Amino acid sequence: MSSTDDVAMPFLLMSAFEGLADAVHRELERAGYPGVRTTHGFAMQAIGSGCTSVELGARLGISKQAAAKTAQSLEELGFITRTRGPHDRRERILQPTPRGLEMLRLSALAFRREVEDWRTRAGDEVIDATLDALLVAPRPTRRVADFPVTGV
Amino acid sequence: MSSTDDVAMPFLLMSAFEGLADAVHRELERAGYPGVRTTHGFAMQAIGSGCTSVELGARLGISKQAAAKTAQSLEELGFITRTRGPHDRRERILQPTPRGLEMLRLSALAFRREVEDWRTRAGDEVIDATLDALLVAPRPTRRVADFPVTGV
DNA sequence: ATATATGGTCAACCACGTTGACCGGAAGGT
DNA sequence: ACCTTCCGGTCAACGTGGTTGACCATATAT
Repeated sequence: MSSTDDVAMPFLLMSAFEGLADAVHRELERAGYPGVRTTHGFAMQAIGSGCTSVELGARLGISKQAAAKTAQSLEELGFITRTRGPHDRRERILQPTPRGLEMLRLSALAFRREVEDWRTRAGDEVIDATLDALLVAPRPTRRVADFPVTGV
Repeated sequence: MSSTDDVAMPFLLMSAFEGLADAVHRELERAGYPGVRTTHGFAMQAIGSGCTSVELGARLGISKQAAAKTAQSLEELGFITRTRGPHDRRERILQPTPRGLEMLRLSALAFRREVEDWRTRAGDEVIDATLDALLVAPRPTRRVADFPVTGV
């Protein structure tokens, strides 16, 4: 049994997430990718090989308007292109650029390195148990995230 | 070893946190405490038995202005009082009301119940290992949280 | 007594989300 | 072909939780 009160769990989860995200954003900044926010990473993951704003909103569990705003910011960062759909001229297909894919690759590298450090502190069995636990953790109502969190 | 890619860790942490928070907010809503946001819970925890806005900002790792806004919203919810300091007439002491303390108590109950359910799904050893892991997780730069996460 | 440090507030701004209204292209029914 | 309905996208206004800068008023140190 652990000495930590269960009621501290949410705070610890939050803190660990922010700690990982901060480390990755520092690394991206250093590697020539400044101004990347948490939202951008999630959205790029959700876009995958390409989709529309409406689909992006559905995948992230947010409104299509919010998804469109995020897409616009991704475009300004040079991470995606927005091209007219060939069959349906209403839609704009969001597709990752090489720079966008590279950002994702660097993020994944940084995340893995950070978790690797964490493993040396906590032990492999403990981190593996953590991953197992998180898979059956309570799910939020919004943010369905029905997209694969890929290895990139 | 776990079958989950380490790169999914941040997403899983985030999702677990939101899942717990959602459950607690639903419970609070049901118990007659509507409109409680994540910020309010963190701030109430940070206030503890009482402190000033500046101190609250320091504890949460945010600016004093942001802390003052949160305090104002807590006052409107009836969770704290803001009284002039007896020795220093500049300061306003933020102190939890009985309703504020009751909200914290209900939150703690709901969090414990939710983690208890989680324990039955994942197993005690796995959750204990998770708590151990989270204690040595990467720390965010901001949000120092040098206040005790109390059992209430 | 004056200078400096500190608690609090106001105002403007940013990031990220919401809802409501609307335009225009696609699709279906008659 | 035409009209209606559906749906992708955009615009505008707003809410929340942060930021920084300027400022006032009170404490405090010299």
